[in-house]
Amino acid sequence: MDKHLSEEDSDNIDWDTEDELEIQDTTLSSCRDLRTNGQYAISGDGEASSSSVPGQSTFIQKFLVMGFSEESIAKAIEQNGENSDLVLDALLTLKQNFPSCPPDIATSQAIEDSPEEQPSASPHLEPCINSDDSSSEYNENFLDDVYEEDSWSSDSDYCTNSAKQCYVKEESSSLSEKEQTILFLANMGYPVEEVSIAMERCGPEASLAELTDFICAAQMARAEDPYLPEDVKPKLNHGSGGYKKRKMFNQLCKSKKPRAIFDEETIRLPKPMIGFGVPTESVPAIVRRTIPEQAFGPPFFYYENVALAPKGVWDTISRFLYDIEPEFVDSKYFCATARKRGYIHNLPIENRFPLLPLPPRTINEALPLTKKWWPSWDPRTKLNCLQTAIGSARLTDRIRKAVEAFDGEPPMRVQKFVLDQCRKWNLVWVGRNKVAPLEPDEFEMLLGFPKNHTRGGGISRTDRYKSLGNSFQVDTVAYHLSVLKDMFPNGMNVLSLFSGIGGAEVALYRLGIQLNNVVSVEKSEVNRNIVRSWWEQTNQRGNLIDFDDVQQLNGDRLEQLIDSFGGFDLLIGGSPCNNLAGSNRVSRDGLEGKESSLFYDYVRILDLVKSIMSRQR
DNA sequence: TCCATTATGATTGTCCCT
DNA sequence: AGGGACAATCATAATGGA
Repeated sequence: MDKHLSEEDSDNIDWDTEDELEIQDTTLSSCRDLRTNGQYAISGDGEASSSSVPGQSTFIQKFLVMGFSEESIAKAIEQNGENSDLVLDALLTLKQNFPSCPPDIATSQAIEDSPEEQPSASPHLEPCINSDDSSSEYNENFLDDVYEEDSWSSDSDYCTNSAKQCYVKEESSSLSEKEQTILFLANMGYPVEEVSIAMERCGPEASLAELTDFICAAQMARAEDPYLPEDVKPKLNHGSGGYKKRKMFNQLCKSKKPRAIFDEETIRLPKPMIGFGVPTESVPAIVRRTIPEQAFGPPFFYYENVALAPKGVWDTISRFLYDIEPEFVDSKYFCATARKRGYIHNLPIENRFPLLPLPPRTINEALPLTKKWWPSWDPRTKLNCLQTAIGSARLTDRIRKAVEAFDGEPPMRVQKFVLDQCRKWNLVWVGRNKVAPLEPDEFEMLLGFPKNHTRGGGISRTDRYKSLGNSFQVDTVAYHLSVLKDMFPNGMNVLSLFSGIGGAEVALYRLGIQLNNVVSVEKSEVNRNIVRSWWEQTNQRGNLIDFDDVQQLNGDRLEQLIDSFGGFDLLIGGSPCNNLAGSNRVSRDGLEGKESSLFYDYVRILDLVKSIMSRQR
């Protein structure tokens, strides 16, 4: 692993790696060890991969992350083999035992809580500080401090002795009936506070149906209350509305096949997709939002992924990130190319400002040479999303031949074929009857990167497209981050996960925010080289520390980093979209897919950073 | 081995009509 | 409500040549 470290800091941080390598041979014999292996172990296969936990560990890891005990997992695997669905069903059937619900309902609910829907009422699993043996002494002291106030961890089924070593997640069986009911309803999306109120008002014997009716009625009453401020009212017209929840529940209790019902539960995309506002459109209304107290910084955090993910994915992401409403923005409101993305962050949204100069916002302005050849029957003014692959020469040849066959305008049928392909592959007109895919430097320009940002230094043309296609649109992200400029006049310490080609760093730099310490995690070596090269070329005075694997950022390492420069001001990153993106024909497996499940590492690291920093304050 | 090239749909959502 | 047309989509894997 190559670690770049500036001279100043190299003495302050303990960069030993032996402790990580030792973990490999630990047996899966105890809760602590299992979790260490499954969730946090450094991969030992030598690849620069962020998800290269070998075979069984990966399989077990999925379920550990969900909070199941290792005994249950082992049992379920024994009975069902390594079949995710079967094992999950078995685990959930074992685990769930809701008192007010018939057994078949409880099971249905349980089965329904497939990974995609799984996160429970409190998805914020207490962070498990990596506790490989070489550092357990430190961790025990550390965690006692951090989780002093945590009353739940002491009697957890998962953690029997010194305990708070593991993710602490309560088994239903050890909860009171009341708590189980709350958990169940919270699982369905009802706010915990409202459930509590409903239980008080309806009495201890109330059925779930009564409770949901009460909550629903209360929500509708508040929604219609003209004296309540808008941001306090429940959004009944959204997917998360009480009415739909109640309907869902009632159907669930009757239905044999509840899956379809739960699949209806999705966050809806705004139209137009301008999030909480963009500089170029008139602001829809006064946007105000409330962020849960838990979500407040420090640090600020900013998470990004594709907006058009499979159903339920954003619900899950949001639940793991404090139920903050995602801000969905299409970058076509910032530049000449579309890029529909969701952002979950705890940044203020007032007084944002855009990067200057404002980038060209039409194809015409961005690519002036295409104007001469642009046929009148091609109405496009914006490009579609820049992806990781480009159209083939064969295709552009077919298009040339198709258009060439006619003197004036081709017939509608040909026009449609050509336009469909041009939209699909983002082709532009570069000559008479000639279309072509965009060049890498045009990708850079459209995405807000400096020219040649990804050029040279050993990167292939194919990889340039790939890295750029996976990147932020800088102007969009910078607009959201702009509120930080006044807050950090002396610069920031940034933890950048899945950095790619450094979209976050470039955005902050272009905002004129000084980068004091940047810890960057990126598995691709060429991408790390690009960021380091940019760092040096822009004469940064701060420190750039990079890692190749998120698994390396365990509690120890984060503690060291935070100690060495006093904490992070911003945690930013977009986790891999491979298994979420619509372009993926092969493995669009959702959030639990091979790459996209690294989202849970974002959550893990965010929780760790928050814990360590709250302890130090 | 690296790199360039190429072909490979399905899942969503929206809109419009009945 | 419901069906059908329409449109968009941070990709993967196989192949062949250098």
